[in-house]
Amino acid sequence: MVELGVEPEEEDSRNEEEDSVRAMERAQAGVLTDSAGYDQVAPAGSTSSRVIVHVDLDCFYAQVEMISNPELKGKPLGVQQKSLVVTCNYEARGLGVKKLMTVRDAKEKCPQLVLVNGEDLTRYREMSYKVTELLEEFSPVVERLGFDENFVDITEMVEKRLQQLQSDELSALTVLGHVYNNQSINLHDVLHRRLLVGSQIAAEMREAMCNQLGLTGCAGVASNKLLAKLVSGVFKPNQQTVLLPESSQALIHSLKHIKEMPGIGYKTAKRLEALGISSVHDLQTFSSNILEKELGISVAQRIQKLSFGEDNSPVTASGPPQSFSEEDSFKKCSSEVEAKSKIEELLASLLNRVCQDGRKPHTVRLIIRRYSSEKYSSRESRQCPIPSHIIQKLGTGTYDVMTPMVDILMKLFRNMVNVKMPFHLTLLSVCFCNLKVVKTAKKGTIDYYLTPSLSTTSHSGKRSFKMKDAHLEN
DNA sequence: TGGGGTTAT
DNA sequence: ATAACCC
Repeated sequence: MVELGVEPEEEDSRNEEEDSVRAMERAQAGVLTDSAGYDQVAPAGSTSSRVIVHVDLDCFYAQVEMISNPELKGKPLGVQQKSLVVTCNYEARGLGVKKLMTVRDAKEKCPQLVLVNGEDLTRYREMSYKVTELLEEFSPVVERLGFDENFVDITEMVEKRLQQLQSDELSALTVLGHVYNNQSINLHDVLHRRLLVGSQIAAEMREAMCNQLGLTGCAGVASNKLLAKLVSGVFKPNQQTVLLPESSQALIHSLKHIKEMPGIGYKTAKRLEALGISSVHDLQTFSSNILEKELGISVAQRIQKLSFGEDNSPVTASGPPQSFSEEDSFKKCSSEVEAKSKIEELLASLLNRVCQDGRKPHTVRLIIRRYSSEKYSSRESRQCPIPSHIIQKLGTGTYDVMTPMVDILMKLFRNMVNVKMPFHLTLLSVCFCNLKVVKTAKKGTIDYYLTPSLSTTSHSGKRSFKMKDAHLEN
């Protein structure tokens, strides 16, 4: 957030409240007052305060499973991938099951636990995009974070609603859901007003998700992504919370450890700990210079701002995915033929997905994980361009592309793995990326009449996605 | 310890 | 191509 130099109140002020509201409104609009008293308009988007909502679905995979099979409702349910219960519903949580618990531990804690296999993400992915599309109807700038979280920048929507309000409606403005820290609302404060309207929009979003998709979730409303995300989790299943600016310090100091700060991951947390930094306060007060030397200027400045609750990163529209991948993990793969058959399986699923999407990948990548007795084993990958004659065939029948694609992938495989030597892999993954929109032949042009699928037969049943900002390349 | 994703270097 | 981050 920005420190805004709000003018001091004048002694004479016959209307203190009105003056302070005016000052805040001006600050809001990005109007700053310099030392000589002249107004300066801040560069667009650089300092103006925003209203961001973070939407976080409750135990998403479990919800999708209960929609698929309503008999599961009311029972303790876990979603299993290999030997892990990756998520579970609230009945199961009440009985001691936690996310990412091993199946062994979960069954021990809760013998009645019902498990469904969640290794195929297809239905989760589809439902996930339905949520994002629903939120895009409210405001087009929606950023996905995983399958079950979305950020929406609703600043403009809030502004429009506030401008429509009459003065009697303004004084009747109310919050929906919780207010973090039970902070009292000041209707004269324009920032409060905006966030209250934000809480109403968040409630409408959750209502629409429930009515149209049958899903419940939490929402957090705040002035940036970091704070919106942190506050969305304060009241947990199926509730929402708004953060007013005066409570932002209380919110970030409620974190017991810096690892809980989104943006500070495992590695950075370890390095910070080595510097004696473990709390948010430690990070706030640590020497910026030393931090920059240890972590690099970019990470250091970013995370130290985060520690103050400051996050100027914009909500960026995710749009259609940048990549499609399928992976499979296993105890052991030690022969080339075994690897080939696993790769074929991954590829077959991917080709279906790519076909649905309509765009064409121009790059393919193979990823492996080698067995290593201890430590965390990182992944290795090889990628190459997809030959143009294969790209052309990608939309139609998958049979012609399967064989040449497998050949390419096996070359990448042998480039990484010396198959003449013993090997032991624990994961294989295939990724299609560098997706490009297929050039659309415009009606009336030469291309249009030279494109068989357009000038003669009906259009194929590809799912359409928004073409507004799509580059037309080939 | 899964099966995905993203961005930065 | 890898490493970090997110879920």
